[in-house]
Amino acid sequence: MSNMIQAAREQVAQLTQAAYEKAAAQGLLPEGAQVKATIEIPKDPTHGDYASSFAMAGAKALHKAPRQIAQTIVDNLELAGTFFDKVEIAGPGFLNFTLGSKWYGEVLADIQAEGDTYGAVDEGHGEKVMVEFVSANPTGPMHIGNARGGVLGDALASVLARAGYDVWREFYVNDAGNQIHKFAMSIDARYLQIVLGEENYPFPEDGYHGDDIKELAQAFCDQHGPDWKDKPEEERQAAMAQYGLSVNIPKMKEDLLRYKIQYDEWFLESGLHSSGYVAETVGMLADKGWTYEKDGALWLKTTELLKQKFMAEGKTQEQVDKLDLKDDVLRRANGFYTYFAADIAYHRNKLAKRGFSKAINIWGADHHGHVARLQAALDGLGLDGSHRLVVVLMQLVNLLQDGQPVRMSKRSGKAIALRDLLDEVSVDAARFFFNSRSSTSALDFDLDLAVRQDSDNPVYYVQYAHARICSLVSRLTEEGAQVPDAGAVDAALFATEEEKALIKTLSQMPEVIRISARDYDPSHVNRYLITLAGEFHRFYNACRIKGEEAHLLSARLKLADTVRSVIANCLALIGVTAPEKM
RNA sequence: GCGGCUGUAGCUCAGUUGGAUAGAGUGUUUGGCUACGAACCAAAAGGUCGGGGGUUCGAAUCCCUUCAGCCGUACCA
Repeated sequence: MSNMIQAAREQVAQLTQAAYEKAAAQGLLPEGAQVKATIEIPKDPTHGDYASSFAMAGAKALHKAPRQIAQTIVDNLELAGTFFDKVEIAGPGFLNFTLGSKWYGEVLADIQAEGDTYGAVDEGHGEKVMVEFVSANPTGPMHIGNARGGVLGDALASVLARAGYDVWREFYVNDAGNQIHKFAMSIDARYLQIVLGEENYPFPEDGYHGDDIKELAQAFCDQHGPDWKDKPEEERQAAMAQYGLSVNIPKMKEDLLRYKIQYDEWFLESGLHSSGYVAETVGMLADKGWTYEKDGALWLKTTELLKQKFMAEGKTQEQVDKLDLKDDVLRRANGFYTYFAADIAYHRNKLAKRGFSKAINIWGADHHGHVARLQAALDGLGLDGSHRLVVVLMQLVNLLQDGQPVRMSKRSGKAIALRDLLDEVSVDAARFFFNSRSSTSALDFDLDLAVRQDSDNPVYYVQYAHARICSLVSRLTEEGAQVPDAGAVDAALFATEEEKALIKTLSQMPEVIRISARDYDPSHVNRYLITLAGEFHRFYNACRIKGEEAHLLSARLKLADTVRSVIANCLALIGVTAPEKM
């Protein structure tokens, strides 16, 4: 595990501190000052590779002008044997450090040594976390929003694993509750329409109107005949629900598999009810005094729990009082538990029973109102939901056709199904596209554009770089060259700006993983890939490899091959293939 | 009302710990293959970082305020 950016940064801090202490010992600067300098990577390459703000940050404590401090530091710096070749003073007093060949050589050596695990960082310390994503209702086909959530969750899980977490992928199957009842009722109505004639049985206004419901009813009828019409409604609808789920759930698995998403577990909501776990969980809340009965229903004191939570998070009493808070029903007057109650039980199962240190959920942004309430409820159970339940809110996908937004809803059956999408667009293109923006940004999905599948899609830009290198390496290998061991490369030969920029970009991958994991945002990987591919193409156009002097050819070939491995590595993280030919 | 997300180039979006002259793709204009893959590269042009205040050596970034868009505020899931 290595991070050459952090290593360089730490060395800048050490060198600067050592220089300060040396100067202070000579009486050139006051002793004992604690200077909190930032160390940054300047945007402008003429400002060096790393810049320390030591002189500005220490101006007050050291009672001297920043540039004067900077000069004293530089006079006392010892660069021999370090990553750096030179230091310059610039602007208001920045110390600009320029990397030398030792650093560049070590980047390539590290990447070679780490192989497929390059980019690994230890943010997670082996912590066991669950990423629950998609969890689409099994009452109908998955739509384009699930396509985004699928990639987001899957790529996030991969990124977290690389960042040192022990990751579990889960799909929560909502196979119970009111929605399933509506599902059953809808199939049932279509079934009766088939058997009795459409005009003789009205379709319920709040049923699911999609064609998939009609297909399920027809299939049920084909298999079981018309006689079910005479059975009691309750029994018939139970059979319809079971049949519908038995068709839909495998279909979802199949679609997701085609989309290259595999789960460690498909967790059934119904099990929480049948095992009594929901009732038990609600009972625990009652025992702790967080519930009360009103109008025949059992309520959770959400208002009180939320106020406690918000105060603990630093909000003032005044701010909290302003909020429009409401209590929630856990058990309806009809005796059935609400979805909210089941959700509390499910998350208690994750955090308490199965021992995940964090439950990370990918939710559509339209569910954001639910986040704080669920966290508060888990707080009420003593599970510290405010910290252990992390919800990544994904802004919804705006579907555009002919530049016009298309409204998506399951009821109207107008949603674009995931499988239809994949019939039009490659899995690579879809996965790359849906991971190209932060989850906090709404994503426009233009159908006409997606179908075009041309080189406008950045995935081709990245894949092209990979294919180009594969071709280059095999071509040169045929001519007798071979990719050298990193130890055999003379990094001092990397003299052009393009080569240096490319190696610096290669060194960023661990940082990209660290930030992606920290922000729960795997789209950083996409942007990194585009940057890396761009740096490679620039290098390729500026620097010849074939025909160069043997040592230089060897060094550049190693550089190109290293880029290939890092591109393949990152593409694998987001579930996109790295083709050798296109 | 209250809450969440968003607002940066014509369009789509980045911007890490507050850092130096604001970044990329796309589009527009112009160049580059009789040498390793032109699905590529180079150059130009394009900006009141939604507006206003504050914090400080320094703000797209932090705080306050305000405007606009999307979403949510169920004994639905």
